[in-house]
Formats: sequence, C-alpha cells, structure tokens
Amino acid sequence: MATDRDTVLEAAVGVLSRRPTAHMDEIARAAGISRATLHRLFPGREALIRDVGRLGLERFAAALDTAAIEDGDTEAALRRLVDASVPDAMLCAFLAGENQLYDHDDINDLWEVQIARLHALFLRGQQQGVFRIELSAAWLSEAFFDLVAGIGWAIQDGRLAPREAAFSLAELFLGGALRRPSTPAPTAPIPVGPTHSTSDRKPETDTP
Amino acid sequence: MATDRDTVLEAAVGVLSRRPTAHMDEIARAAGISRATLHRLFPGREALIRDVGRLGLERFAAALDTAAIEDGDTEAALRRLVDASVPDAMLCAFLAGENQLYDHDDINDLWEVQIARLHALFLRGQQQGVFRIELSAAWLSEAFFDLVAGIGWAIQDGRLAPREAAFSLAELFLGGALRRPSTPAPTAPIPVGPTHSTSDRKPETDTP
DNA sequence: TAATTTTGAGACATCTGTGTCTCACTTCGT
DNA sequence: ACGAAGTGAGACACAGATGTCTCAAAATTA
Repeated sequence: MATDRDTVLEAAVGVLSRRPTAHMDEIARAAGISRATLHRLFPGREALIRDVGRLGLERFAAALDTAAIEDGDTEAALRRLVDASVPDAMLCAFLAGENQLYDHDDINDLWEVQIARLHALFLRGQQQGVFRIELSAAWLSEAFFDLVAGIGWAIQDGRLAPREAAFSLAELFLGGALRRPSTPAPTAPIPVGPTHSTSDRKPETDTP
Repeated sequence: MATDRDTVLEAAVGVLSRRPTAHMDEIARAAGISRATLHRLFPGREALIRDVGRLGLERFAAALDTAAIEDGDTEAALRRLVDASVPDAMLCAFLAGENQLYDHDDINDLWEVQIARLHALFLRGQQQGVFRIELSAAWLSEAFFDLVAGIGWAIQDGRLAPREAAFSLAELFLGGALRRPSTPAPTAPIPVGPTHSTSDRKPETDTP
C-alpha cells in the first residue's frame, strides 16, 4: 500500500533502474497499487520518470548537504559523502542510465548544480594537496558518480552486500583519488592549472 | 553510406548508448541509411540491439585476449587491458546500461565468461600480492567495468578527451586497486579467503 | 452505522512505433 | 549501354502501450 507519492517513486526506481522500458503496468504492480491510481498520482509516464529523476537529484543534493562537502578537510568530506550517498545509490544508478532526463531544463539545471558542487569539492581538495592533480576534477566527479551508480546496480542485483558498499566505494575511489602519503601534502595551496605534472604519460593534442 | 553490418552497429551504439529508447528511425539516420535498409540488415529492433550487445561483448572479449590478461604480471596485464578496452568504451557503456540484454541466454553466457575472466585476473593479482585483498575481486571487476562505461559516456558527451581516457582510467582505478607500495608484496602467494584483513571497518552480517 | 472518499478492475479509444510492402531511382558490373 | 542488384521514400496494417472513463468494492471519517 504505497499511496504516498514518494513511496511510489521509490518503488518505481526499483523497476526502472533495471528495466528503463518497463510498462506502467509493472511499475504499478511494483508499487502495490493499480494502474488507475498510478495515473491519478502522476499525469502520465513522462511526468512519472521526470519526478523519479527529480527525487534522485534531490536525494543526492541532500547527501551533499548532510555531508557538508564545502566544509573542512576534503578527504573527510568525501568520506562523509560516501556514507550519505550510498543509501540512495539506486537513485543515482537511475540518473546515470537515464540521460534522456536532461532534456528538461529544470532537471538539467538541478543536475549541473550538484555536479558543480562535486567538482568544487575535488578542486578544493587538489588545491589543498589532498587529491591528485594529474586527474582532472571533472573526471574525478564523473568517476565518483559512476561508482556510486555501480554500487546501486550491484546492490540491487545482489552482487554486493549493502554493508560492504560504503567501504568498497570509499576505499577504491579514495585510493585512486588521494595523493600518495609518500608525497606529503605541502602547507601552501598548490596551483592547479594546465600544468602537466609528474605523470609518466602526457596527454597531448586531441586527435581521434 | 554504411551498408556494412558492423558499421551500422557502431553507428547504432552512438545513439543507443545515450538514448536506449531511440526509434529505428533515428538509428537509421545515424547510420546514414534508410529505415528500409536497416530492416533489411536486421530482422527487427530486437535483433538489432541484440547484435549490438553481442558486438560489444565480442569486442570486450577481444580486448581481454589482446591484453593477454591471463599472462604475466597482473598490474601490467591490467594496464594492457585498459589500453585495449578504452577504444571500445562506448560499447561497454551500452552493455552497462542495457541490463535487458541478459535475458537472452547466449548473450548472458558470453557476458559471464568475460566477467569470470576479469574476476580471475583480480583474484590472481590478489594472490600475487599486487591487488588489495580488502576489496573483493567481484567488486573490483564490477567497478572496473563501470569505470570503462563511464569513460565511454564521458568521451561521447565530450566531457573527456579521448587521449586522456586511458591514463585517467588506469591511474584512478589502479590507485584504488593496487596494494600500497609501502607494504611490499611478499614473494609467496597470499592466502585469499574469508579472512578480514587490516581494514579499519569490518563488514558483518547482512541486514538491510 | 451511514456518508464520503479512495481504490481496483475492466473496458475503451487513441496514438505511436514497428514490420512489410511497393515502386522509382541510383549504382554497380558486364 | 544494358541489365541486375541494392537503396530510399512512402504507404499501409498491425500490435502494444498509454491515457481516460465507469462502476463496484473497500477504506476512511463522522
């Protein structure tokens, strides 16, 4: 009995994240309501998936808030973000797979705001000398979200125990994103820019 | 003019990886052919996306082959795999998003074989002391594929330069997957099992 | 209990995408 | 140049999903 809108949306995610083309029939059954009631709650399929996307973005924004990613040490902030976003990993998985959502301006704006916050976190961490600067903040943002989505898929399909999720995500991602402890972080901020640093491979001009 | 089947499939990926619900009309236009010819090449939409999935899996299998992941040092093998799989990252992105493909037994079998090979690579690397044992080989396999898919999406949307792709993937993933150089790898294989090692957090019994 | 509201089940029209066909045109090979 | 094969554009019927409606049953409230 899920008469609440948000409850229905969460049930819808469980179906849509695995089968994006699921019919309204299946979604209604997954939510434990009839197709008629589903149509009473949401004007149509379009509105339903749009609201699912909006819910996902709101949850992710809330995770960024509760993690207080703008404050304090960036590594600690990222660890908080992992803990805060893993419970909603399935929503993120849906967002990652449903690129079509971003045709709507409001959804797209909401998305860009959150990604910008994530980007700022990594940029700040790089300036603090916490995160590696050979990897662009944009790529770090993208990869982090991809891994959150991967966590969501893996949990949903039973390939990953929910209890291990946060640990697995944090250890793998931070291992790749943090500067090696052997190179101690300087006290002064590091200039982050087009400089290509100690990488053994240097990306040159783009040529497909 | 893409009359060749594989050429059409590659063009189809470009559309389907972003919009899985794209109509036959769009796919045909993306391939530069008419809808009639598209139907002449593939019996129907079902067969088309099935063949796209099959192509993706064959490419990934070929990448595993050319990387010779079964031979030699596991870190070097993984670096070779990165280089070999990045060119087909968009195919992998399609595979990651299209869970519906795995209803077909042949596709599912092909998938499981490749994942098993990936899993074996990580397990071997863990036994060699190259990869961390706090992260399960299953999660490493999954996360690696997720990141390859993320690379594909990022390249397609122009958020990541193709030249930086292999470097970004290798550095981020290996950073998280490799054992810290500070803990030197022993010469004898490490027993990999249910033992929970030096992790500061211990996953206990599953409770949703 | 009675009245009001909400829900479920089914029927229905509509619409969109798919699959098939035909025909004129282009391209290739001889 | 001629014939053969392939292609593109369009028309068409069909199938399936969507959206709307009605009515009976259930749940809520007074």
